[in-house]
Amino acid sequence: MKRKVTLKQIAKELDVSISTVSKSLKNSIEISEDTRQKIQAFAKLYNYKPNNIALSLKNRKTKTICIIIPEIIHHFFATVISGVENVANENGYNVLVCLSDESFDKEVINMEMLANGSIDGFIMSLSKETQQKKDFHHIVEVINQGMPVVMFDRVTNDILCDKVIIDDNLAAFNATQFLIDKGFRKIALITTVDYVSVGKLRTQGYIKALKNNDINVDENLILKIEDTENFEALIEDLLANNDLDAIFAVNEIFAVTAIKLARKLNIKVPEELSIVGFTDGIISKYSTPSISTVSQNGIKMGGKAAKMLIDRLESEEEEQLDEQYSTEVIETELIERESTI
Amino acid sequence: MKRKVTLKQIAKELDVSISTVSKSLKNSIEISEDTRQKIQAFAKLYNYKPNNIALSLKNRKTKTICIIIPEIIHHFFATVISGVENVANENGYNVLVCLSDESFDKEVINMEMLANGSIDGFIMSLSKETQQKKDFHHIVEVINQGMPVVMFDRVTNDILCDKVIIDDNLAAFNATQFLIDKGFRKIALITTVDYVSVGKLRTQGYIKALKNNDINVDENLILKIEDTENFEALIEDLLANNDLDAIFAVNEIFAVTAIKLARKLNIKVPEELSIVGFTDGIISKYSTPSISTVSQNGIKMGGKAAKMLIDRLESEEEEQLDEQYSTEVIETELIERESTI
DNA sequence: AATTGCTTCGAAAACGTTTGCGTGTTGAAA
DNA sequence: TTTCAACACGCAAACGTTTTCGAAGCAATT
Repeated sequence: MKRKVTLKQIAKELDVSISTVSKSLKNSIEISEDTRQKIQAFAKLYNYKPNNIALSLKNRKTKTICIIIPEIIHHFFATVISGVENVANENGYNVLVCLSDESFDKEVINMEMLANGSIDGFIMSLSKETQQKKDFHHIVEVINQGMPVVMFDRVTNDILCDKVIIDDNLAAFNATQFLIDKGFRKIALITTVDYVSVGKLRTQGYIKALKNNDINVDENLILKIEDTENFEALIEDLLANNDLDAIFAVNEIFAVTAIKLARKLNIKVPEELSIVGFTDGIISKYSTPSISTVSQNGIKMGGKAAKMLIDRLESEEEEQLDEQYSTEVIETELIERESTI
Repeated sequence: MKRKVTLKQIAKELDVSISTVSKSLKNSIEISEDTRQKIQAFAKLYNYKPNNIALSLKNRKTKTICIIIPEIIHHFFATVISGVENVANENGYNVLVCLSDESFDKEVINMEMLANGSIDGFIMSLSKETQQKKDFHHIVEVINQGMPVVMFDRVTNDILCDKVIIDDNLAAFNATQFLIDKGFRKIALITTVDYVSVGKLRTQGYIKALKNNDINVDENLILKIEDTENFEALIEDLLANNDLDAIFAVNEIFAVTAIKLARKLNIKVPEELSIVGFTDGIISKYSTPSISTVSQNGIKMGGKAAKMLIDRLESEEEEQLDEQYSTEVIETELIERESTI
């Protein structure tokens, strides 16, 4: 149970000063070859590693970034973390993960807890509640303190910062157009309530595609789901009461549930009903039939977000007048699988 | 872009000493009511928050724990993180997430990087490669430095530390017995290679159940999969060449793949073939048919692991002779769904 | 008037680093 | 013998806290 050895201990043991030890370990030419070697050998023997906390204090940077996400269980967010982790590690940064559980309060608490020097910057996707309240004071405060923030996926125009998103509108438009091109006219949409930014955008894309093709937008075919727990009955109604050609769902869960209920109602997928989902998660891949879906490439998003954050962190050192924020758009892709004919 | 305010700045501004400010903010009776109020008001105005890094340095503890997992994409590990995060936050701890990507080297690097005071303790599940190599020196070193480690799920007997596991053997036994009780005799096992600890244990449980019921253990019915990417052909062969009653798969992916291939071969699940999986993830839930499975309760595991780690961290302060390590077993549960008759 | 005790505050050390600068020692050049 | 580099090393400050201890000021007691 030997505690970690410090510079001071080495110095004492070898009867030199702390600075000599420090300089020796940094191979400073100020120190004679002899003592340098002696000290380095001793340090290696005792497996000396500089204390990171002390370094953080001295350098006023922690080499740690924090990612705040609403839910880790969602495959998409897990892939984003993975992407962040990759490029963070490549650049010598550690990643702190915080979960907001879709709660505004937890988001605020997390940010306030960490904005006191614990980390160098944030990567975040807004919680549902935050999007609903439109209260972003905690984020503004952090930014005003000079700590960079990069938002991804669920972002807001009310905050000026770097962002990385997909073109939800366009992706939804393309997915819907894809269905229209197959000759379908009666295309339902299963989406979220409007305050979820991405849900709203995807709804807009869907409507735009219909209008573009002179298809009447039937409000009865648009199902906006609020309660993410109990929505099966709603989808079942949608399926039972309309003779649909196809469905576009804004996430995997909605898509797979639609498939399940279609089977229950004896509607054959894809022969009688085509379905396109959103997010290329594990569900879409392993569902039967597997689901055609819009791939978001979470790894790329996470990687990009981390890169933007780190770039800003490292550039800040020289010139910090550079207040030009940018928004990166990650391209999406429609992956065709078995759920579309 | 006002940088964070420090004690020193407040002291200067109010023309008192740093200690006075510090004491005032801690409501020390040493300081007169007057100055206390004045200082507190000023601090509140400037939104003073003590710098966490400085505190960490002083207290020699960071209030941060690190969880190292092989893969975040696996739903099970994501739930474990969620569990860890919950109880860590409740106790004022932050959670650093590191991914080993099933690589020994990344595991070592991660641990070495963080063992220098950056964190207070580790929660980890071994990477595949580490289990194969049986090289645990990095973990031993960390423990010897006095930093507590809690292992979960993929553990090893070669290391003395707190652990939280499920009884893989028993869970597999029960799952197999469940199938036997339904009258099935020809039960196949789809498992991993033996060096994956949990795979091995589950295989043992399967065999034990068969023997217990005087069923001949047919090696042809035991499929040990090494390459986790391309294994479909193996399962297809297994299905095609044997007239199986049931399958027990040691994870979700194997189970859902078996279902897909059964459908391809026109074998009806569950009418002609029952399937039980392992891990109550999102796949089992949303597959069609949904999959009967052994639930591991990752949230509980994570929570328990975090609790054990924190308990040890906080007890260490008083008496540290308490070197009694324990192993907690989280109970599993067989969830019946549509894939079993 | 001297001692005591209380209140209120500040100095300084400590946590573990890094680094600019000062200083002592050596050897050689003048 | 004096002077001056060059070399090798140590001091001390700094990062931002907390906390122990000592001290100053003042009132009350002897």
